[in-house]
Amino acid sequence: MIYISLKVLHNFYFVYPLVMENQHRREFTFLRSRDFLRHNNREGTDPMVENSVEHRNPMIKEMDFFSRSATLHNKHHRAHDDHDDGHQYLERKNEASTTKVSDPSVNTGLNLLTVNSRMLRSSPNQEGKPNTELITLQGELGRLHEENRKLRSMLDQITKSYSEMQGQLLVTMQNQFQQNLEEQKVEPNGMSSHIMSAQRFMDTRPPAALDANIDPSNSDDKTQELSGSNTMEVMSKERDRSTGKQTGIEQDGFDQSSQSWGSAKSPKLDKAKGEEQAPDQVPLRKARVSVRARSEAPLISDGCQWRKYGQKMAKGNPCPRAYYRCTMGVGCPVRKQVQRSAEDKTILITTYEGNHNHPLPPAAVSMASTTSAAAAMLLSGSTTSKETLTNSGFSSMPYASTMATLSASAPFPTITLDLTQSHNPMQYHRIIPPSPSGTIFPLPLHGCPQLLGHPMYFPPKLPGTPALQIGQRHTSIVETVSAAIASDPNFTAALAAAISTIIGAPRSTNDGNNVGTGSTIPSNGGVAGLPGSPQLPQSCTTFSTN
DNA sequence: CGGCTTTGACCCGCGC
DNA sequence: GCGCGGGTCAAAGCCG
Repeated sequence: MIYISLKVLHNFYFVYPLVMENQHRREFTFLRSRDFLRHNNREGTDPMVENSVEHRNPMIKEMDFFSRSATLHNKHHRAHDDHDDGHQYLERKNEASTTKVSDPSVNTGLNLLTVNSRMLRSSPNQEGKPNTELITLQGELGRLHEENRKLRSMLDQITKSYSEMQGQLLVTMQNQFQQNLEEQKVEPNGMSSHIMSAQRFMDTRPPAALDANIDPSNSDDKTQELSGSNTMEVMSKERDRSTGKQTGIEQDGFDQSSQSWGSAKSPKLDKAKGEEQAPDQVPLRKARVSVRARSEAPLISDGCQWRKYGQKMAKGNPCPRAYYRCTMGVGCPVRKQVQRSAEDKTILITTYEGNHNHPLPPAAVSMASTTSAAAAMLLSGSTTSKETLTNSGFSSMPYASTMATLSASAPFPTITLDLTQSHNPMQYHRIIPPSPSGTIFPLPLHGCPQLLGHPMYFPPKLPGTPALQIGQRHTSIVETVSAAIASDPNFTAALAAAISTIIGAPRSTNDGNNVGTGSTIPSNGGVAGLPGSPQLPQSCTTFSTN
């Protein structure tokens, strides 16, 4: 039972994705409704809605979370689930399953009804006989109702807990940045530009307002977001407010709907929302996180589901550049470009843009932590690369020079994480100096509980040191660590095995194959699990190359 | 038949 | 204004 497992493993990052993945799949199904729309168009419906993910029925967004999460355990039930109330579905599902396992004498609901009706019909002819069977069934029914009630209560509790934690995280992020800003103000020389830059980063709205950046109609999804995505989202928002030559129109576009993260190539949306732009709004540029990793496969497995929407031959590179869009959430603005290096075709360059507006599976949490930390590096300083590297603390790391570089000349500020260096991840365990405050910011990295046992993971020492006191440089360290972990396929396999042990779900042979192999993302996106069981992460790492 | 990729067309920003 | 390049769209086709 997935929800019981969730209860046991109640973890801010780890638990919810197990639920959310079903939601993703549900929404993924809707994402693929283009053909359906096209089919309808042939019958006279509005062609304007055709072929546009952004034009999906907004009602889809507001569908009950439970409807989305509780269904799709079985693909064949999908058509019916679309019209089901989630609670009812869950109730029926629980009722059926519980009935089966709890009382062998009651096989199915159908039998139950049959017996029941027969008994009702025969009861007048059986006066005086104790209707023990009916009483038993009624008792069983009552027990099932009670169990359903408990399950619902558990779900409500989990949801509530998640919402609270999410709010706390947002507050923490906000406070952390303010703290960092104050620290920068104290530092005397040459920091004025950073201060000014950071001040522009600051979003003076309360966390709730930040949170409300998500499409209001998508409130359900919003409240279920992983902090991993939020972390980066906040950072990127702050970053987006800081620099760049594009207009704040895009910022508006991003904030209000997350349908578009404000690419310069979203002119329609930009124009539409340009009228709402505040005149004094600061132009922005988009932060990008580029990952270089050696891989023979066309894609690296990052735990998300992607859909290819374009391919172009880029100038100066014989290898085509592929464009992917995240399809795990409705209107997720995250996109990525995949291209092989012109110099070394074994190097796969994956560039991520935007921030997920949906919960992430465990396999993708690491990516979120990595990219968010990288974005934090951009956030931590001005647009000049050297300053950023220095101030983020990255330069203090032995491998920093080869691990991360910044490009201010690119159209978008881009940070490149070079994982092609054959460094031993374990080295980081030795070389990372204790942070000054003895604290590492609790990025979503520890969303995977098993990370706690991994030698590469440094558990945050929060007591006495609120997260808000943690500077960006700590974040960059975590980023490096997470990237190192991500590049460790052995850890990937071990992590997946540990998760499967804890959850106790049956593993198919495919699962084992998926782990660490980084199967090509499309179709299953590397996060597919067994129908009806919690979907195990293919990998809890980001860059398990194929 | 649904899901996904392919690929030419299109749009936009930018430099000249 | 024009051309180039990056990015996206969307019809067509492929695949299981």
